Order: sequence, then C-alpha cells, then structure tokens
Amino acid sequence: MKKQYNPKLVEKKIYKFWEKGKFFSPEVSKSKKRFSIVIPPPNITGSLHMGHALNAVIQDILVRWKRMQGLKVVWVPGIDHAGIATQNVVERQLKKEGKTRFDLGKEKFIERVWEWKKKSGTIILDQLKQIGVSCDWSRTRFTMDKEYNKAVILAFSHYFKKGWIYRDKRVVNWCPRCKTSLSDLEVEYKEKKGKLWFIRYRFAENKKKFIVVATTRPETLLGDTAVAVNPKDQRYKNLIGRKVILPIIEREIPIIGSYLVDPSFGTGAVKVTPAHDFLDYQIAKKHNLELIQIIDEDGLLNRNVPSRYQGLKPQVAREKIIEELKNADLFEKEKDYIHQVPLCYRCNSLVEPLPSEQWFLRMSDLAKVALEAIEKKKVKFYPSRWAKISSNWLKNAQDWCISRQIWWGHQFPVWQCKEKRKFFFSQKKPKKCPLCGKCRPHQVEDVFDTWFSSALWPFVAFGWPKKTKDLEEFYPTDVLSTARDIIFLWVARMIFSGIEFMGKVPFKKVIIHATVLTKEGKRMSKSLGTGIDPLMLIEKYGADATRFGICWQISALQDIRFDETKIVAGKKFCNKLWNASRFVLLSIGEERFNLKKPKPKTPADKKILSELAKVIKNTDKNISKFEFGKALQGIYHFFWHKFCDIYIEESKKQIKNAKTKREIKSTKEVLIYVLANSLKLLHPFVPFITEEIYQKLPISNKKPLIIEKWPNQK
RNA sequence: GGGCGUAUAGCUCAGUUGGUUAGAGCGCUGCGUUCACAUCGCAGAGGUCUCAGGUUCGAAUCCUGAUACGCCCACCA
Repeated sequence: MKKQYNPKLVEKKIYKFWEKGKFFSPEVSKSKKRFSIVIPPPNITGSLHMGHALNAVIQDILVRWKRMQGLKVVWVPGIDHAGIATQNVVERQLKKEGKTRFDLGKEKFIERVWEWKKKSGTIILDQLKQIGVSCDWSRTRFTMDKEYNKAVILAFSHYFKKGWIYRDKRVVNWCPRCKTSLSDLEVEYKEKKGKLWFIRYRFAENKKKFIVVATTRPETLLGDTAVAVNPKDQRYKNLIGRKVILPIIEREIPIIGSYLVDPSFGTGAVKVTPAHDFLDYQIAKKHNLELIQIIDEDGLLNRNVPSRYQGLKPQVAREKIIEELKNADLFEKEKDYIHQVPLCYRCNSLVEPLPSEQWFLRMSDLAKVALEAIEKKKVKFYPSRWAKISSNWLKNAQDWCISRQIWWGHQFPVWQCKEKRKFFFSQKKPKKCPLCGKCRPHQVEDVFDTWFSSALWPFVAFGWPKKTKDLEEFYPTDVLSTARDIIFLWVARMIFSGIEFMGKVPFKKVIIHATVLTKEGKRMSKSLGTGIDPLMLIEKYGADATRFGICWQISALQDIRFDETKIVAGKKFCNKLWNASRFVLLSIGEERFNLKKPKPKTPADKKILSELAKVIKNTDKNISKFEFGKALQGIYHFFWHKFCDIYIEESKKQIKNAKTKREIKSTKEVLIYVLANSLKLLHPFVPFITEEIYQKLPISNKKPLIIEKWPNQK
C-alpha cells in the first residue's frame, strides 16, 4: 500500500467491481424483509448540482446500510422527460440555427428532441455513478418510454371514467414564450418595482364627475367590463348599480359590489378585467359579466382593441394609454409601487393570465385521501413540520390544469368528433368515430403536464399497470427523499395517485432534505455564478471525500451553508483511514483472522471494544432518525481519536512489551476486529475507500464489503 | 396579509426531557519529523450563547416581546 490514498486509482475500479458483481440488485439477498426506494428522477436536461449530490448521498447511505443489514434492497433509478424544460432546450438549439419549432413542424421537432435525449439525456445518471450511488441500473426507467405511456393513458382513463376530468374555458396562467398554459404551481412570483396608476372613470349620467380606480396594469382597461367596490365601503356604497364610461373605449360599464374588493387598497375601487386577472374573473363569474379577451396567446393585444393598439406588447400599449388618458384629463396620478410579477418557472417570461380552454383534474376527492394519509401519519414527514405545510396546501388545492400546449410529452388520449364537436376518450386511434359514425376524429393536440406522469412514478417504476413481481414485492416504498420545492408539485400528487391506483400510500416516510446554500447563505445558482459543481469536488478531492464533506454538514432541520473545508476534512480523513489500515496490515503480518469478537486482555482492549459497541449503537440510532451528519461525526470521532490516537498507540506498547506470542496475537485480533468493523460502519458514507481497504484485509470467509454483514447483525 | 425557519468560538455547525467547567470540524498559536499517517502528533488560545423582560434553587435550553437574515403561501387590483 502506498503512503497516500489516491481516490483516482480506486473509485472507477471499485464501481466496476460492484456493477460486475451485480451487488446493486435485490437478488443478492434472500431475506424476506425488503427495503425499497425510488430515486426522484432527475430531468434529462439536468446536470448534477449540490442538491442532487446531497440527495444521492442521503439515499445511498440508507440503501447501503439496509443492504448490509441483509435486507432485500432495491433502489430504482430513472429520468424524467421534463416536458417544458426539455422542449425549451431544443428550441434554444434550433434558435441558433435560425429556426423555431413551428418551422420544423411537430413530428420533426419531436424527432429532434428524441435525438437530443439519446445524446445528452443520460449524462446525469453517469454523474450520479461518480458519487457512488448503488442504484439497480438494470431497472432504470424513463418517464416517456412506451410502457410509461400506457400507464399515463390508463391513469387518465381512470380519472375520466370517474368523471373527474373536465374541459373548461377559464382564465389560466399562460406563458407567451412557451405558448402553453401553466398550473398555479408552475408560476413564480418575483418582486418588481412598478407603478400604481390612478385613473378616472366618468359617470355616464354626469360626465363632470368620476370615480378613481387604481391599477398596476392600465392597458388592460381596454378589456374592462365593470368597476367593483366593496358593498360595505361607505364612500361607494350608493354608487353600486350606476354606470361609468370606460375611458378610450367609451363604453358604458356598471359599478358593482363585491366583497372580494379590499377597501383599503388604492382608492377602494377596482377596474374589472375578467379575461386577464384571476380575481376579476371570479368577480365576473358571480356577476355574469362579459369576458373580453384583449391579449392573445403570443402575449400581444388582439383585435378586440382599437386598431391603433392592435399587435402591441402590453407594456408598449401602457405608455400610449397613459398618454391618451392624460390628454383626456382622465389621469389622476401615479405612485411608486412594488408588486409581484408572475414568471414562467421554466423560461422566466412574464406570464399572462388569459382565458383558454384547458383540461382539468378535479382535486376534491384526491386531495381528501392524501390529506387523510398525512393526518393519520400513513405518510410521515421528516422534519415533521412539512406535514402541516402539505396538509394546508391540500386543503386549498385548486383543480389541476393538466393540459399543456407544448409538443414534448404524453399526448392526451382524447379525440374530437368533427361532426358533433364532442370529445371522447380512446386508447388507440379510432378507425371510425364512435359518436357520429362518419367522421375521422382528430386527436387533441395537448400533452400532459409533466407532473401528471411524475405523480405515478412510485408504482410505474415497478412496472404498473402490469402486475409485475417487482410491484408485488416492492410497493409501497419505504422512504422518499427529496427537496422541499417540489412537495406540492410532486410529493402530494404521488400520495394521492398511489392511494388511488394502488390502494396504498407510495412511501411511508418522506425526507425533506436541506437546501444547499452558499457559505454566505445565498441560493446556489448557475446563472448567478454562485453554484458549486459537485463533479469538480469529486475531481479535486475524490468521491468519498465529497460524500464525507456533504454528509458531515447534514442536519435534519437546518439548511446547509456549504463549506468546502469539510470536503478537505473528508480527504484528510480518508488518508487517515488509509494509513491506519496500513499500520494494522503491517503489524499483523501474514496471519489470517476471523471476525469473531476477541476477548479483551488489557484495559485498553476493553475500553476500545466497549467504545466500538457504543459507536455501533449510536450509528444505527442516528441513521434511523435520518441524522446522517451526527452518525458520521460519531464514527469519525471514534475512529480518529479513540482508535487511532489512543488504541493504536497503546497497541504498539502492548506488542512491544508482550511476553508471549498469544499476547501479541490477542492485540492483533483487537486491531483487525476494530478496523474491520469501523470499515463497515463507514461504508455507507465513504463506500469506495472502505471497499478497497476491506478487500486487502486477511480475513477468512470475507465477502465484498458492500454486501458484508453490518456490525452486530447475526 | 398569513405561515415557517434560523441567530452559540474568526468561519461552518452540534448542544438530547432546564442541572457541574457550553462541544466538534476548519482556521489560529507554540512545540514535535528515522518508529502507519506533516493530508500527522501533543499542548493551547478563543464564547456577555442576538437583545429586553419573565418562570425557576438553577436557563444556550421553557414563556413573552423586540431586532436581523432566509424561505413558503395568498385574489391588494
């Protein structure tokens, strides 16, 4: 053995050894007890970031720990087709060639995406291998493969038959760049400095008098159909029912009363633009107001506005409108105002609320079963505070807009009769229209929200809808580990999908892991240049050191302010481990040992053996509580300061001063026993180096460490 | 507007149901290299536990309030 540990010489070799031995497969165990877990499938557009690395380490520790305990362990990997994200990547590529997806047409475009996927879609899986995750790669799934498509269609038809799917025209979040609807969860709000504009609406019967409304979007007045005030508002109460003249358009619109209006905001009077605002839409529905759409799907003003405004961007029209208002003496004042602007979570464009026909999944019953599962603790959250947060979301969950107008995704298995204009479900392309018997119906162009297919992951990963052995054996899974930003988007939806289709919750425990921040407490982000690339760390320090450094910083409750010096500490620890092992190997010479617990002969023997027993217990306790940082720190302290600093030094004396060969042997037995067990304890955390060393130990009846018996297992 | 999290050594964090002298890693200071490892060993310095009240024989820990930072949700146009 060399004096210094070099991860580069070891890690690739060891990983190949594990793969070749098929040790990641559940078949290595004959146990009836099983432990199953599915990876949160990373997007095919993704490349490994610290969040992935942290989550990979957490899951891998659990999986390796359970595997060594002898359980039948499966960890299913996969990748997600990531509809909008992937489509955007390919669109950007096309843009460089001066083309749009519409130039290519749908079919060619989708071909192009598949090509891209083939080339770049599995990069992230190779990156995960580099950190040493022990997924069963033979079970890898892709959320767009043929079998997965069948599952999506079946799930849809199930909901369809239950009557929970409906089509409705309503105001939805629309991304004019992606040209698709978005669910509420796919919109992000960002603070932006803007203005609040105060505009006069003259009364129809007395044009000298007016009511002042405040708005952040004056341009939408072109689509106003009312002015609303709170009926409790003394200032305006008596005005309800009267008519005002809509500026510029010169149309009469009513003043209506609505309790949704906040009297303390602005002037207490609101212009109502039902087609382009969620609150206004709600008010309009109650009062049967007309919906005038003035912004089209490209995000431009359409034909329903005066010709001089047609085709303009709303922001451009805004300037002109204000000017026009000023000229007409209808402009009262403006005020600085910070408001939240809605942005597309995939491309960051300004989201326009606009009326559109979309497919919705009714949430009432589904949310109820998920809520019950959480409240009855059939699914337990770690840390527990996330349970409450999930419940609160489920209690208020709106119906889910599941249709998207992009091309990359699972297409709706819904067809439309050309005669009767009605929709019907069909798994395959119908030869004849079942509704009119004459026409050749055409398939709805929409595809599913990516999260619709992701929601099915914990059982489709095992083969559903086929009744596979895996599904039988491994569903429900034991643990799901994920980031907090997809609790609503994904976790909650998996819970109700699992109950709906499998009759059981998809996982018993959910770990919501920390967010990895920069040392300054800022968000890690590629675009801001604040991200740290885990692959760079692996390159620089080795995978074990990287895992060590990440794991050291895991605490259940707190976010991580990432500290690279912990990775350095990991590297030093690996070297310590290496050299301590070198010492033990050198001092025990050629003899072979079994791993029976030795009988302590000296106080030092006794002490180290009892310390070992303690640290084993402590490690088990901490891992089962998902306190990975504490678990590792405990072993670290034991190994470095109790074993190396004290016992190894003591053992030198014991060997030197020994009077009989038996006494020497006894010390050697303790040395190798403690070392071997330390390697076992450390293996889930730093798998490569521990495996490498373990293979060098002269122990009889030894297995590869990855499937070796966990300390104190029978 | 509602909710949540955090505040402990120069930095990143532990601190179990309140109980002697508040811990770790890194960094820092001093000493030490033939004897597993200088990616090391030994010794050491360093803390008004954010602030203000309260409960208690006793508070980093429990309660109330304040301040700061961060996050989430929401229909203030």
